[in-house]
Amino acid sequence: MVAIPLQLGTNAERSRHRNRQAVLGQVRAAGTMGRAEIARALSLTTQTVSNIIADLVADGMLLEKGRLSGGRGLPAIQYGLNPEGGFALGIEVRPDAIFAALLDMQGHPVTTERIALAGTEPSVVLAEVTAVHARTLSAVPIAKDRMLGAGIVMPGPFGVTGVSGVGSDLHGWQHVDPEALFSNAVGLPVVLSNDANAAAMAERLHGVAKDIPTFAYLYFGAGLGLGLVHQGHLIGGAFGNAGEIGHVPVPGGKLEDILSRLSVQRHMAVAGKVVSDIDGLDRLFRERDADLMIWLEGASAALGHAMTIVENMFDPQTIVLGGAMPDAVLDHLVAHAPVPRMSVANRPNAALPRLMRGASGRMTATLGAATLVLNRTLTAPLSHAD
Amino acid sequence: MVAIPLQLGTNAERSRHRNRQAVLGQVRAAGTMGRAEIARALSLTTQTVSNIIADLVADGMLLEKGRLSGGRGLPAIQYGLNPEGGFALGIEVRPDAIFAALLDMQGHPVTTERIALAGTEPSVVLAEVTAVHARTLSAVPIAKDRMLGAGIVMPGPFGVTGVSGVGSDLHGWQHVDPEALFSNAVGLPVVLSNDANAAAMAERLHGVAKDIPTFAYLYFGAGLGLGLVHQGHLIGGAFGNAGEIGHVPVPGGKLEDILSRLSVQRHMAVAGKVVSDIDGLDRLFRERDADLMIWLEGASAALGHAMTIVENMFDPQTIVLGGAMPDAVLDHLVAHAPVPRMSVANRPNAALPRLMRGASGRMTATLGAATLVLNRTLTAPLSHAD
DNA sequence: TTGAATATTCAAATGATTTGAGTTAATCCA
DNA sequence: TGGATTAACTCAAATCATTTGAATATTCAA
Repeated sequence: MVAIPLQLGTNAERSRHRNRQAVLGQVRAAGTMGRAEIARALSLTTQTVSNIIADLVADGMLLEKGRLSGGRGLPAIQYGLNPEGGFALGIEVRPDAIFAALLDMQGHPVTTERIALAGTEPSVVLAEVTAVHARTLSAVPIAKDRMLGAGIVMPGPFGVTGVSGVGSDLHGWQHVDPEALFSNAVGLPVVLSNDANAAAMAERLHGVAKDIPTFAYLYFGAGLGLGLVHQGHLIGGAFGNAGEIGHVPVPGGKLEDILSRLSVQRHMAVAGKVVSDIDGLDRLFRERDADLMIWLEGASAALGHAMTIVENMFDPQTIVLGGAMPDAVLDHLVAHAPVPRMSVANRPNAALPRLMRGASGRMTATLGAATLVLNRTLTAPLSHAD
Repeated sequence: MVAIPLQLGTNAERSRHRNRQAVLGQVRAAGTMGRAEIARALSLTTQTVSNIIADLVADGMLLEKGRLSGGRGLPAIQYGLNPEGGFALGIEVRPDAIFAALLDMQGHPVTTERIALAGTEPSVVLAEVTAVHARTLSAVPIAKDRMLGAGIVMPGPFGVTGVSGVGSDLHGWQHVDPEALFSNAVGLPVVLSNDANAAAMAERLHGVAKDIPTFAYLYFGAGLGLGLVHQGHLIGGAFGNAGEIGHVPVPGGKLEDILSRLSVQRHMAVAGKVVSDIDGLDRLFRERDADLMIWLEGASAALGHAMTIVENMFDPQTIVLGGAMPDAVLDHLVAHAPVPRMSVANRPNAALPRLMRGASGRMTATLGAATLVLNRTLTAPLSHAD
């Protein structure tokens, strides 16, 4: 049995590939940059960066953005990502519908779509995914030859586990290889992930965590998910199922029985109130509905408990709260969660708040799915070259 | 504000450095290997590996180990790590004593030592560390010019946090920079870590986790620590304090109030029995002491609870249990912890047991400290080159 | 004994970065 | 206003490490 090496060897060609990605990643992070500035940041010579930028401009990945004067010498020519330099398809599969979005290389959505599902079996889902892919490409012809890949988000956990069949997972998907099926359906490289990880990476590339390399993302999907980003890399676990925090027991039951969309729906249903969507919840919150406020009290306490666990186990710079909840509700939770005292994150001189609100709304994970593809293009991989 | 790039650029020199480390890492993992075999594993040409191996042999890092016949063609010349090719000092600072060990490059201890401490203030500790360093080098003169660095283990958490002063942390160390102090004291590059992380990495390089890239290590120190290894890399968190699982609440209190060495000592003390060291605990366990068995019952339940949290949050291939406990007690815990059903790790076709016993004994973390240095030498770093 | 398979080495070619000299264009300062 | 200074950028040659291709050595198998 030969162990797969964690670190392959490298050569001139692979170095160039890596440096290209490093340049792109640097430009993305800064918006626009000049050659010499990039060279300093990456510990390369300006000449090398010059060569690479010439390549990237020729490939349509970078655009010249004028000169930046202000300093002493020759004003640097600024370069920025060409939004049309590449596109990524994001697909989120839910029990009742598929959400799809096409993102340009700067992370801006070009098209978004919702397709109702008749069933969740692979055949039905794959047919709709193929169709939405075709529709998207005919609507945005420029993307056709510049597709970087597709990010797919499905409710986890993946494979057969002890929590399968318990919550919201899809029927008919436990014994197939979703990555291969989707890759075959759209004819693109595919990144598969759960909703929380995708949303976390979106937050990292284009959201509140843009300058936060190590953070945890608590995501309201159907249940409650946790995305872990450590030094810019997603922590997916050995089998891609890391972050299933919803199944962790807290005082009062499983965390996602207390803190999730399903939980608030159940709670309100007991009071005879139907909460079908985010807008409905937002309305109830604006009215300070008494039953909702009771739920929020319990949810805040559970959130504090979750913070204790996440902070002590993962020691992030901050925890971001986001997903399919109204902004106002997320803000309320951020403000009212009891900040745990007994935690390594309880620092007197912390630079960031312990808890922050991230992106919210229905499309968060869908956009995140496409972001995973962008991330792969813009940053060098952890170990294996593509 | 310029963000530090996650990925620096590379060039020929850095490529060589990386390939050298990759070759060393590969040889370490396999014991002995031939040039062509290494080349295949690393996706390099045999010629490149040949050049690098010539370098490494000249530098005394690799040794020729004879030819391996058996296959078809020319028997490959085997190479293995030269144990005397490099040495790493491991230092563990505890409230009452310092433990020190010198490891050769293969991870075998050359010398070990225990020094009682009069106090834990930096000045006292540093003086003893300087002394033990000098003693070690005069006892093993061959190591003098081949020191790769020193690994230091101290009770976490580092810096000022909400759990400072609660448990077993050292007084006088909260507002200094231990890494700089130690590096200055021994004149070597220093890796600083907590006990659980160090022990986890020792397990990864030379223990039961040799072929397990993603695992969690529950470590019995003074409290209870958690080392997280993800795809071969330690997950240290943003401030190096990840894995403080002892402070996580479980039914009945904080986890380390139920599952730790201090906890069993307290429990036995209530029954009027003094447990001062591992041997004493081992004796009680062999006698199936009634009070100890009661503690073990509660500890097993808490361990099951910890497994639920760790498995669902981190999704490791396995959880390793080790540290300052008798083998027999660890085995008992491994056998009796209730395996959580509600967990993503509850797989019908799992290749590894959910819970395994790792290295035990007093020196585990000390050896682990030195291992961190070896690991840095033998594997390419995550992002920044040295 | 001969041919196939495998490991290794040698010398030349290749690919990418670096080095060093030179050009351009802005600010600074007398 | 104008020369000195600073900084970005480019060109051509040098450098470094890997790759390529040919040649050699050793073993197994027919």
